[in-house]
Amino acid sequence: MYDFMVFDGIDETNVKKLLTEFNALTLHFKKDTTILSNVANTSSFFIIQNGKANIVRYNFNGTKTIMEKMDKGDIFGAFSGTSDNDLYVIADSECDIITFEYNKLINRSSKNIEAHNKLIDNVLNRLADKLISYNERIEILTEKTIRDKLLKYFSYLSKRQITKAIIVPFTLSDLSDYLAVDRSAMMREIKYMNDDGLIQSKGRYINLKY
Amino acid sequence: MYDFMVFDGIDETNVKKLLTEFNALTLHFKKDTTILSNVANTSSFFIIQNGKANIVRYNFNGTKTIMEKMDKGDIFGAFSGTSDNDLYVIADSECDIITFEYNKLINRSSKNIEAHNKLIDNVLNRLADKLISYNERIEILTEKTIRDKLLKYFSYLSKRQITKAIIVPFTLSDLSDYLAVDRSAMMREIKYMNDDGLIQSKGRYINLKY
DNA sequence: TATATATTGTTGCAAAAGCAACAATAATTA
DNA sequence: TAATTATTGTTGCTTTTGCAACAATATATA
Repeated sequence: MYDFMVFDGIDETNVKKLLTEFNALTLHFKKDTTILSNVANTSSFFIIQNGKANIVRYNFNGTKTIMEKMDKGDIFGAFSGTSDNDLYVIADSECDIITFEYNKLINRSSKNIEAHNKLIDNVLNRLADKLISYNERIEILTEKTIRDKLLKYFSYLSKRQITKAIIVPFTLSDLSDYLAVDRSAMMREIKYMNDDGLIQSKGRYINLKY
Repeated sequence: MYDFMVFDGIDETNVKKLLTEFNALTLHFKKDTTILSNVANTSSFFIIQNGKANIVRYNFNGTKTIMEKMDKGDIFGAFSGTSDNDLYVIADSECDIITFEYNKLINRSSKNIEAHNKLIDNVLNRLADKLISYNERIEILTEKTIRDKLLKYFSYLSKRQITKAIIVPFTLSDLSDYLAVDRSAMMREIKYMNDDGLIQSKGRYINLKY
């Protein structure tokens, strides 16, 4: 039931006690519905209990950028936003979301001190993980050419999937979004990389030849 | 002495006790010297007590990218790195660095439970801040044109400095680095923006005309 | 299974950005 | 203060990328 990272090492009874103390709600969302608008101004903390969700930015010209793809166990809310742009969290599948006030987490007024401490440690670790993945994204985005962005992204994927026969975990359309480049230009570059013998690819299936 | 964010709300005696318990070291670095190489593989936690430092990536072609500029009170270490690239932390001025094993922070074996808890909460908040600024950078980097990147960056600066007469807090050369664009192309774009009446600028002094 | 929708693949052309090389200032340091 | 070094400013030329529009597959849905 609560078998994901933020609740690691806390038994179910204590998880329930904590959530009750925090006045936590569990909300259900259908695919493509808005879980949270104006991420920057929320004072709540959210945990994805089930399903997938994206943090999305809508640009003034009507296009959208996926800022982050999130899965079961991911957290978002009070700390993810900036005060400038409108960031939304949109369900990418049906999902269940646990939410409570961020303050409740920080203020150690709980009677389950042990469990509360453990929860905070877990959140700290999840935040550190998030930081690493943001850092990864920044490293990719600071590459100058589309080819270099692709190569760096592929190298991360390869490391994570522990193989040179990698599978892009989302559509190529979303990939161009993630790399912040034009899709057709990216497709062209992938073709050139095939021509140059750097990779051998068919759709999202990519073989690294180096 | 310890008047910065991670030690907020902890009195000096307790800070000292904690640091002793953690076997913390205070190290001194001269400008341009390496504070930490291979950021990804460290198990230590670092706090900048004085001075400035940059997280830097050296690209295979010899160029360098400043990943993050850090000041007094900033933290780095066990959570900042990725496992792919070589990230270094380089002193950008003389600086004093407090360091101890990240584990000591996480494992609540301390006798100063109150102080230790407070420290963890502070680290959590600093991490959340870092996350917001990473997010900000990602939002900037995902803009398509140099002009859009500049405008977004200026808008963040303007919000932070609470004025439309902003001052870029580092050299324009470093700015091009931060935006991951060619410096001369950026200078050209700044000129065009002046021509178009969007801004009125001289070097790092920029007046937003909108 | 037929139809609709989403995703992948392709191309010509225009615009943007990178590169290289150098001049002009500004800021350090001997 | 003179000399050195760093930063800002500029330009022609080339390459890369974006845009637009469309075809071909693949996937989802009635």
